[in-house]
Amino acid sequence: MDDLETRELRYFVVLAEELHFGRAAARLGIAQPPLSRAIGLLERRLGVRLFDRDRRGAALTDAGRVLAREARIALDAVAAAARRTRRAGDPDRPLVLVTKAGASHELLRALLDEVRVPVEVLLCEVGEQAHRLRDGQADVAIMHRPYDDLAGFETEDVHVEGQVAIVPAAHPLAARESVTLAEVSDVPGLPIARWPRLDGTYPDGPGPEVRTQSQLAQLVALGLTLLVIPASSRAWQWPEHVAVPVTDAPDVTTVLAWPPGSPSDELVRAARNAKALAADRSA
Amino acid sequence: MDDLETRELRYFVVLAEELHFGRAAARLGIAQPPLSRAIGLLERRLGVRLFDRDRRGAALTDAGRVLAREARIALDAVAAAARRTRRAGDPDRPLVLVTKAGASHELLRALLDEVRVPVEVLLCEVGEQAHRLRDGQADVAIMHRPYDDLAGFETEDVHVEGQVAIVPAAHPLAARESVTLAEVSDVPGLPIARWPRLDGTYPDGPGPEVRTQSQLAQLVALGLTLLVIPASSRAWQWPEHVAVPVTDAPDVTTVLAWPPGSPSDELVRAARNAKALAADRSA
DNA sequence: AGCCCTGATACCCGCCGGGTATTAGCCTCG
DNA sequence: CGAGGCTAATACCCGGCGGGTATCAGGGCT
Repeated sequence: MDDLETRELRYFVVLAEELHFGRAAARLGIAQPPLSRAIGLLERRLGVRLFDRDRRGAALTDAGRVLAREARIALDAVAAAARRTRRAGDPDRPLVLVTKAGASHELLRALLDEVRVPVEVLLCEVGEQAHRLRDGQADVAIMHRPYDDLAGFETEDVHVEGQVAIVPAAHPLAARESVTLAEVSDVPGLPIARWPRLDGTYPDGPGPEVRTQSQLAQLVALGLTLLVIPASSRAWQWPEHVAVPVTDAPDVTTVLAWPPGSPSDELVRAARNAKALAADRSA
Repeated sequence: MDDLETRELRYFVVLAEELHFGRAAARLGIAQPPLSRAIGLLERRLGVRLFDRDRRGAALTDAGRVLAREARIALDAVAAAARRTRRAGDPDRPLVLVTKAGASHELLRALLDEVRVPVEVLLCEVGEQAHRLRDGQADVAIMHRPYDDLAGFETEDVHVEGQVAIVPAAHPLAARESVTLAEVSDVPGLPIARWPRLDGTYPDGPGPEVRTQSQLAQLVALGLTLLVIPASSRAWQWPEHVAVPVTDAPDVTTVLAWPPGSPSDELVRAARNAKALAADRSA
């Protein structure tokens, strides 16, 4: 019943990513034998085989996949504990707000104007907010339902809006008043871009591979793909882009999200005010 | 930037509970000097003072309070990782369902009849479900909104019901057809019982101190207190008890809750069926 | 067959975590 | 006012464990 140590979990996670003892050891800055021993010990302690070893590397077992997920969560929690404690010791620490670059710009602006405590804005790429929040790099995030993974956070709805298709200005669709999801989901010559999975690999398909929003924006400008996003995502509006409302796309809700228990009262208050403000303006 | 080890966090948490180096060390099964050194090292690594020491013990600083909360979360996550991994290695592991003893009995029965995978039921006291879920002792919980802390879990609403006041049969209120919250909130001679806080201390007040539902049930039977609970909490129905509907109490929603990401598809399916079943029966 | 690449084993060493003994404050009480 | 008895901190030693190098073992390759 002895507890696991974070060192073991770190070792395991790296090995689960590399699936190769030698490379994992190198990344960890240790030699291969200690890693073998540590993993073997971990398996004996848990009473479970975590990797199937064979001649050309290691592969995760079912139990290993469970630990890979759980270990990442646990390590994030440990890192969050350290970071939040350090910041708690700083008397005039700012609140760190993380958001996708370019999304909900108006809201962000209203929020920052409205809020009365120091706020530091941290911009990140798509899907990274949850991780930043979980490991303590940020106190609160602006996220979007149903796109982002909100599991495990407390949330406050701030804004609801429709979606638009961003298409190259030169494309016939750019002239339309509005389109439907069916019309943009399978356009010949404009395949949907593919984002990497959590493990860094890409799903199969005809579309171009992208890692960042800027890459994607450029691909749209070049006439190589299109996308459907919330109407307020101003970062996408290049001169070569045209935004066409999508009539039947589900509404997107902009939410403020934060880890359970960690209070960000001031920001929630500000968000409610900003929300009321936005409602007034649209009325 | 070096990571914290779970050993340090365990030491810290125990010390944060005991607020006394000697006693904490004894509980940890080590001597006092190593504990002093470990905590000192932790403080230097975090660059933050965690305890104010003085002649009669130690007291948490603000930063210390932050770490106390975060460390518990992190340790739960680590323990959960170990437990879930062990269980993942067991091919015919049962699903562990945790619920408050006596609550939502009908639903539980319907659920167990409906479900087709082995399920093990773990009964616990009020407010413990979240902890069991967080540290991996259980896979899924039956909880009640707005009473239980659902932060950090995925949920599926199963049942909505009104609340009743449980009063001693001998009390005048027992004869009533229904009552209001105002009528039962401040009854002379029947003060509301006090539950312990997370740290084990009790809030001030006139009511009796209780730790378990059985204690509370007995106190009601003795005519010393009353309480307001969901209508379906059968465990409360002693012969000396009378349940009187409370007309203006907020409805209580019974929910199935589980940690984000850990799939319990079969149980959710069963819950939906049980819900439909219950709806049929009441219709 | 020989080689090479994989991970596992054997063995040694140095550090760090834990032990005992002692010190240093500070309050209390005779 | 000084002695005693709390507290936590310091000093110092030791053993185990984590990490290193050297080597082995097995299974595809050419």
